[in-house]
Amino acid sequence: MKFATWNVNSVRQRQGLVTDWLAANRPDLLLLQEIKCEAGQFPSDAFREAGYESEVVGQKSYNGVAILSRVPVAVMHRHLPGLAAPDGGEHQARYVEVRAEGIVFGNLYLPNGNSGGADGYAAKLAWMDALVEHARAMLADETDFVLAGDYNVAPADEDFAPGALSADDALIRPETRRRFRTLRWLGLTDALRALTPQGPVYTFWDYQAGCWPRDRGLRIDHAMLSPRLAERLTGAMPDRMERDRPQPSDHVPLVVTLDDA
DNA sequence: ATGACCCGCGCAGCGGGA
Repeated sequence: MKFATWNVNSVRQRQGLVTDWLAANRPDLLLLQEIKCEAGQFPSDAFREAGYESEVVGQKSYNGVAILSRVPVAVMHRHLPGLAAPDGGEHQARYVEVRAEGIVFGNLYLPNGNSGGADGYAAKLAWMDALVEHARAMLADETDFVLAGDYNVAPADEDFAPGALSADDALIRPETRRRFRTLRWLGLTDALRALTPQGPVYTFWDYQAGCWPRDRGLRIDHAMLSPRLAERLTGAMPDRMERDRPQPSDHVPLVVTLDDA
């Protein structure tokens, strides 16, 4: 089976790129982040014509996640379990989880953590803590699961181009990286790093300052696999060609393939 | 020397992205 995760930076701006990519790659599931619209504005009909049903968790203007699938899915969660909503407010649209083909797919868009001052960064860490607890619970249940999406974490120094981030950036602060390591210590496998153990394998290039032509990128989109799924891992690679398309997202799809169970 | 974008919202310019 094949799945991909892709921060599309507005699904309405990128609808044609997404349908083209689906036609060319035919993943079983595509996990989208930063759709930047409410569920009612999501182009479900266009994706259905391409052979994909949509599960959408949207909000106005910001954030938003969706799972496109050409296999049957059952929705498990529409927000991250264990994470409280802001006082008197709605959850931000950053998590949706389905079960398909005997696997739980958690699609996540982690807070960046660089805006909102100390509170903004604390919210990122709280989000990561809840993600760790959710992973722990699924491991205890012996669930086969994937936690994939835009983590907004560059786990190691080789995961960002020299000079692309300052030392106090929320994407690389020690507290951020410590929580990402906890996911690994629990027993999850970073699919891309498992198959490409060393060197840059970026998934994001800023629109500014010629970052793409200079290959000044970041590796911040990840697919973390539970132990039995890691044993089935056969492929994991960012689709760099997508960054050369007209009006691309600043992220490219990360494509993962698993052997049949 | 050192490149300054892109999105939604809504019609100017700002907050957010990373």
